[in-house]
Amino acid sequence: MATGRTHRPATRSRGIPEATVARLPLYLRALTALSERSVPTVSSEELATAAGVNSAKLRKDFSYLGSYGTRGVGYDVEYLVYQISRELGLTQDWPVVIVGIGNLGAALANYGGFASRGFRVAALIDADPAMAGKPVAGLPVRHTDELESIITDNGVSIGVIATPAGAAQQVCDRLVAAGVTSILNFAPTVLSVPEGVDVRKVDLSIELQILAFHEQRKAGEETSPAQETAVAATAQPRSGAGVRSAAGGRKGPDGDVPAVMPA
Amino acid sequence: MATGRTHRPATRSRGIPEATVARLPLYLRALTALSERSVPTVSSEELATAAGVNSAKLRKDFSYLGSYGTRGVGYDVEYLVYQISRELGLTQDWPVVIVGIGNLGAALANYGGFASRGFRVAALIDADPAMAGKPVAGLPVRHTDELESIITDNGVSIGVIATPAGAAQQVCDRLVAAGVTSILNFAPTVLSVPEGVDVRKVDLSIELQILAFHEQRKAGEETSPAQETAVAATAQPRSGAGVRSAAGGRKGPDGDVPAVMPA
DNA sequence: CCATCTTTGTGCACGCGTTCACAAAGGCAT
DNA sequence: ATGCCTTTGTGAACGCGTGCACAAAGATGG
Repeated sequence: MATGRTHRPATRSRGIPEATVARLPLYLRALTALSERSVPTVSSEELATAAGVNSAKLRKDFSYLGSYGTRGVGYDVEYLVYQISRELGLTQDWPVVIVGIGNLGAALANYGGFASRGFRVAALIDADPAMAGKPVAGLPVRHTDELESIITDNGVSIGVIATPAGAAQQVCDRLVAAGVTSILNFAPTVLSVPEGVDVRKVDLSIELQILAFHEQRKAGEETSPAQETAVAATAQPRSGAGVRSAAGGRKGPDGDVPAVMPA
Repeated sequence: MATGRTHRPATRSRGIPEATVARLPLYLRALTALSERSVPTVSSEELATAAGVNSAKLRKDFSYLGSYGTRGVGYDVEYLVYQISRELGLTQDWPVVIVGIGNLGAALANYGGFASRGFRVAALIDADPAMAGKPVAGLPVRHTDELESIITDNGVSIGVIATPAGAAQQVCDRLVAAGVTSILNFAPTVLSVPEGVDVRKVDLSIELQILAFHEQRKAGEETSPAQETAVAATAQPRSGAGVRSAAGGRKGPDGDVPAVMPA
């Protein structure tokens, strides 16, 4: 999911539902692909399939933007690309900074999807002095001391946090104080920000845990209707192997001792 | 967001709403932190704050798991950690494979949050023969040819796709054919999978675009209330013809020129 | 110009998720 | 025991999001 703005003001941005906004990038990508193949028009049905959604939902989504289709024909691809881009604010230039140039930060810096949609990496920032000056993705890493000046000089309003969890809140505070009003947070922490600042969170570990939940359910269902404990003790064709390492001893490096049930 | 299972079967897993499942990892993290500080009990109010949610929501979420609290006191931290871990299936061992060891794949391999919660990286797989054998995060990269045998030998049921978009569907098909039933997809593509396979998507570019949308709104609001409509006022300017590249405005140091609104 | 066919745009109903608000339940002091 | 105080657990109301199904709109062919 990686969901969640903080403090949802129930604003329902000018009438465009949040759920619709979240899908617009999806449509845009599908449309861009069509555009590159010089497809002139597309029906809601086709586009919906390409974007992985239901056609009724797509039409309703578009209806919030206006009546951009032609009945009996479909939607003009180029026109729609422009309208959605404009609605998402991608017709303007968005300088972003990435703070925390570890493995993830470097990956983000190299990620092509950023530049391709109006986002420009204005600077890479890291707290490690040894990193300073080293080129990553063609940009020299700047030291944290310069954070504030970089933000103001470049008019940055979007920041990406890819630091360890411990440093995230502090970095966040500095970003916000310097004028950043939108933050994409990869650190596994809840950030607290003042009113008016948007935070979106991407948490890899959470996504995996959600998958694990469903995976466990699938495994449990196959064998017995419901018995919870003693999960997939038997059967279990391929996947879970032996499963059942229950609440054993230590875990990996990062360690996280499984609690034993108390009283 | 990074949302979306495919094909929502409206299953409502044994009565636990999807939305609740998505929050359980959040609670678990907050609880683990409390546990490490040896806090014995916690109230719904405190825990909710730590997890960044509303206390009523938290209580309702927990009510789906059972009555694990004590009125007048709160919840036993250790006990709750155990219950949630069990519910999420984290008391068992989940071997995962990561396919596509580029910048992102390497970052994922090094990410501590995986190992810490019952997930074990069973193998790193890449299509580039030059990568084969090279150690990343302490594991030798294996070649794609070995994909099927790795899956079956290790009983892997969860796969992470971090390949370029072009290769994603093909990799996905092979994973599924080999027995993987849960996929975490970082490639910017819509994956099609057979019934019974869960896909979760994490798309960095989409998250940024959503932020940009809200950012644009904030900037627009400050200056003028609402005018919008002007654009396609008159009939459909067939394709890109009438499309004026309105936005043109550069951004100042801090500022943000609102898209020009022509008549 | 009319008939037919395609596809959009949307009114409506339904279900999920969120929040409020309160009764029930347990601890604790007296 | 008894009464007070705290906090849970949940019934109920509400709002958002989704999907159905159809009328309106436009294209197309005769």
